[in-house]
Amino acid sequence: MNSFDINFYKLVYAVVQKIPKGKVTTYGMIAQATGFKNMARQVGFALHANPHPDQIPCYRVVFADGSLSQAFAFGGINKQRQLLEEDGVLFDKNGKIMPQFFCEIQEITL
DNA sequence: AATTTGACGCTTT
DNA sequence: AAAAGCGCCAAAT
Repeated sequence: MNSFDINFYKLVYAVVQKIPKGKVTTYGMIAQATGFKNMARQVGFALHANPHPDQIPCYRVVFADGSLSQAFAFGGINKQRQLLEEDGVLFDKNGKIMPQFFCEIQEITL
């Protein structure tokens, strides 16, 4: 538990909670919003370690190309897609989320 | 201390 | 247009 990531993890969770229903964002965008633009993978790690699946809509976080993460821990990508569709997010025939569902993320600090 | 791994993303084939 | 390659950086081994 170093000083690193208390901040980073908190920021990640805070950003994810800001994603409105019916929208999604990418790991890279979250990394950028937290001020660590090259930590997309770490964002994924933070979500995997997500202690509060109920509060944090981690299913709204997807790949930059609009596809879903292959290792979604909460019921698989199938479940993730279902949750997104319930939010009103639509997929194209290639299984990718259409661009209009990506939301803008503003930088945040503690 | 060194190497491998992983909920990623951009560039090059 | 699709796939492979390369870079990224903390965590785990």
